[in-house]
Amino acid sequence: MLSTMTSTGVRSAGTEPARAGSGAGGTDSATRAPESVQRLIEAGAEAFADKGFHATTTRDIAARAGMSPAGVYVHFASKEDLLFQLSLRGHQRALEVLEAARARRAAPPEQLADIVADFAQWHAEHFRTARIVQYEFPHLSPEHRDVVLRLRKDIDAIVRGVLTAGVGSGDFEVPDVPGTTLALLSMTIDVARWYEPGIRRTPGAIGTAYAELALRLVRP
Amino acid sequence: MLSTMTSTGVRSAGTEPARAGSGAGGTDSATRAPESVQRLIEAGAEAFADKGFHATTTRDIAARAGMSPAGVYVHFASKEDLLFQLSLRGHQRALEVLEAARARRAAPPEQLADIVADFAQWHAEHFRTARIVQYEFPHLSPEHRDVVLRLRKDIDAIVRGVLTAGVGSGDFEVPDVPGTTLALLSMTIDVARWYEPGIRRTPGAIGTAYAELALRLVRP
DNA sequence: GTCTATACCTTGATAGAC
DNA sequence: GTCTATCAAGGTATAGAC
Repeated sequence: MLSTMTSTGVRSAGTEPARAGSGAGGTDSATRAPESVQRLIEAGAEAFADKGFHATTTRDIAARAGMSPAGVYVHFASKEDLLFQLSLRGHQRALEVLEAARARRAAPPEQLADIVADFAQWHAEHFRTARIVQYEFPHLSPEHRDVVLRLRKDIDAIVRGVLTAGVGSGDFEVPDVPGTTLALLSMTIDVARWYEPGIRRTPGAIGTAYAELALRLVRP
Repeated sequence: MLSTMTSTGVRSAGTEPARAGSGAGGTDSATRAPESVQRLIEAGAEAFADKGFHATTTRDIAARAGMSPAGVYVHFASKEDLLFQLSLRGHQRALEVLEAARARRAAPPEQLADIVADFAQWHAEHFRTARIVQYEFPHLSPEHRDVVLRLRKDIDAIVRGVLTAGVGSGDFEVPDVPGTTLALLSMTIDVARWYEPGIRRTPGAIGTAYAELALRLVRP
C-alpha cells in the first residue's frame, strides 16, 4: 500500500522517500488526476510537441493551463519531471497499442498488417504525444531515460517477433530481421513528424497504406 | 559595393542586398572560410546535433571553437544565423548527393538503388549534419525556413521522379507514389537518428541494405 | 492548492579596449 | 578580429500569504 506518489498520483521525484496513504483525508482521495493536473499534462504535451522541451518555458506551460507559474510545481517536481510523465505515458500507450494489435489475430501476415496499421495510425492521431515520445527522449534525465528505454526495447521486440514468426512460418522472406524491424519502425514513427491535422490523408488511411507497404517489404 | 557582410562572407541577415567583390582588400580576399569560421561551424554542428538548438548556448559554441562568447558575433549575426548556415549547407549537400547518385546510371532500378544507398550512407556518415537538417529545421526563423524548404522539396522531387520513371518503364509497381516516396525518405532519414559511430553496421553496409529494402518495396 | 512576489541564475547579445 | 566586461531579458524554481 505504500506509494511514492503524491495524492495526485503524478509527482515523481526519483530520490524521494515513499509516502503512505492519503494523509488526513478521511474519504477516498485516490482520485487519479485532478483537473488541474490534467490541464497541465495537456498544456505540457502541446507545448513540448510544438516547440520542443528546451524552447518551452514553465511560464508558457502554466499559461496554457490557466495557472500561475508557481502552480506547476505543486504537481510536478520540475519541468523535466513533467516531460518524463508525458514520455512515460506516451511510451506505455504506444506499447499497449502494439500489443493489442498483435493479439488480435494469429497469423504473421495479419499480425504485421495490424501492428503497422495501428502503430502508424496512432502516430498520426496522437502526433503530439508521439513527437514527445520520439524527439524529446534525449532530453530526459539519464535516470528517466533508462526507465523509458525498457519500453522502447519492448516496442522493438514486438515488431521483431512478428517478423521472426513470419520467417519461421514461411510467410515472409526477410534477409535482415533487425534491419527490417528498424526500417519498419522508422517509417511508422516518422508519421508523427510530417502528420498534421487537416492533411489530405486520414490517420486510418495512413495506417492502411503503411500496412500494405510493410507486407510488400517482406513478401517472398 | 557597399556590403553588410563581413569579410568572411558568412554573415547572413536575410533582408540584406547581394554583395559584390571583396571590399577593400587589394589581394584576393575571397578565401571562403577562415579558420575561425570553420571552427565555429564545426563547433556549432557538434553542439546543435548533440543537444539541439535551444539547449545549446552561444558560450558552449564559443568554448568548443576555442573562442570567447563575443567572438561568435564577429562571424555570425546571431545563434539562429549560425544554425541557418549549417542547415543550408547541409541541405545543399544532401541534394547534391542525391543528384549525383541519380545521374550515375540510367535505368530506374539502378537509380533507385543508388539514391537510396547514397542517401542512407550520407545520413550515417554525416549524422550530425543530417540531424541538424532534419531535427532543427523547425527552429529556423520563418524566413530561413522558407529558403531551406525549397531544397527539401527538390529532395522529395528527385525520389518521386525516380519512382515515377520506374512505374512508367514497368520496372516498379507502386500503388501510391507520393506515399512511397515519403516512406522511403522516412526510412533513410531516420538513419541519422539511430546511427552512431562504432555501431555494428558501417555506413556503406547500411546504404546497401536500404537499397535492397527499397527495391523490395517497389518490385511488381 | 492557488496566488503574488521574487530570488537567483543563465541567456543572447553588445561596448569598447587592444 | 579577438578579448574582457557587462547589460537587459528571461529562465527555473521557491517563499509565504491566503
